[in-house]
Amino acid sequence: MPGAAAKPARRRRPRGSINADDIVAGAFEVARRASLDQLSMPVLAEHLDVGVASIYWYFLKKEDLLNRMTDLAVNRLIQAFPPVPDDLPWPEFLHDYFKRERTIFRDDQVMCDLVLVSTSTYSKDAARRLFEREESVLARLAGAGFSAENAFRVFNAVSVYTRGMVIHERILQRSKTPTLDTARQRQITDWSSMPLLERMLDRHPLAGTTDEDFEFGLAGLVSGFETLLREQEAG
Amino acid sequence: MPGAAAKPARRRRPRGSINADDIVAGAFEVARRASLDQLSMPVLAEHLDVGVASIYWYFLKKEDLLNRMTDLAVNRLIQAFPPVPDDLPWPEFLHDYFKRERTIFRDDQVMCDLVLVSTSTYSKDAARRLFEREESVLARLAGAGFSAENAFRVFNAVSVYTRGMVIHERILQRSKTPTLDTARQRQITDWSSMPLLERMLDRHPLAGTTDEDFEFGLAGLVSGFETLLREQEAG
DNA sequence: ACCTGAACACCGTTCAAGT
DNA sequence: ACCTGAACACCGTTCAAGT
Repeated sequence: MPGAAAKPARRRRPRGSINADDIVAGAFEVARRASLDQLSMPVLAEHLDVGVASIYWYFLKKEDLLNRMTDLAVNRLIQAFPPVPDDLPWPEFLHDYFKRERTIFRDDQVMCDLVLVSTSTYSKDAARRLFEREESVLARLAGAGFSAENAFRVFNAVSVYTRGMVIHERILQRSKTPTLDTARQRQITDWSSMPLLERMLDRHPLAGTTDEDFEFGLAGLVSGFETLLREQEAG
Repeated sequence: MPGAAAKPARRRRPRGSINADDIVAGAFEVARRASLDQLSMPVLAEHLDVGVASIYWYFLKKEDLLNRMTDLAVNRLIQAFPPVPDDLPWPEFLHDYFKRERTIFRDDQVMCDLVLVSTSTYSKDAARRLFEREESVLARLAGAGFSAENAFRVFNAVSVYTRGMVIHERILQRSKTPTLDTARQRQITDWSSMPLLERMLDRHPLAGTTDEDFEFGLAGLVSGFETLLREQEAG
């Protein structure tokens, strides 16, 4: 035997045996198993038991595949939100809404990477659905007395805060650095010149990413906007 | 001439003609010229006029190089802050502090990518300097009446918000997607079902990343924490 | 119309060698 | 002790060919 046994040599697939949806589904499986940046075309092809080039018949670029994935992720994100209730006072509503957003992203790291950290894009359709969702929240705020401009800015600020926390947490867990792990923190140096931080060493993660930490800032934001609304109504 | 002219064939460099600092400096040059993720070992080697393998004598992994770069970036970040003044009331101080942080990151995209979005790590030394800086802010807040725990959480929340805005802006500019560009936005669909958002279309970027947008949320946060402090003192 | 292996240009990293 | 080209395993993408 001259050519030593090497590859199982997959049999040629009949046409129509894969399609774009299968590829995207497989891509999510691979990404879930490891992480989004472990997703490569060769690995995906192997997972699907397909030649690499076949994928390129359906997606001209890897980026196109990622964009399609992002679209699906956005859909899942939107569907994960409950309908906007109108029995709750707006501060509580806003609080719940973004608390929810955080848990959604936290429970789906691939979604987080696609929508929040990667530079991939979503379709106009997905954008529209996101905007519709935002509009319903803005309507809620406008109904409570905020000007359109302020409603927009309130939504924006709380959104940036929430996503900032999600991203921060995600990046921390991606970098294996236990820099912020308590144990290591203790050995980093003497804390004698930093008495206030020293008292924080017994904390959870020192990074300030617990539920309480998140909700503290969220409550602060909402409270600040309550004040603003009062001033707006008074002025 | 059998071997067609191909490479200029760089002459061998004498030992000691490069060192770790030169490599890091060159890496920043390359990253500045394009962006951090354009920085590759071959490109860097070419820029330095050195064999690729030479870099690996000083940095065992590309990650080591990135970590070193991150360390320098953290130093620059800290030095860019003015000393903490004690003549300003804490709300204004906090406002200025994070307004400053935002501009620092915004003016240095490589620093932003290294410290905020990449998973690279910084040394214990850099971490210490960051903590010392944080401690001085905490001291300021504690002096104003916040408990240690609340001072920590206030700092944390405003930090997350600020960095969230910086990252958001950075990711928007990295993805060429003009999804949020006004012109495209207008053509996306009819806005008739979204009257509130429609009124925002004449905005700057629709993304809500202007200075005013940022400072609106910042002011909201600070205002919320003022309320909290009042309640803490009352209770 | 769809599927494919082989090739290309790139990347990070290693290694056996030069000086 | 430092510097190096060539090689390796990987990646994204293309292409000329199979059915």
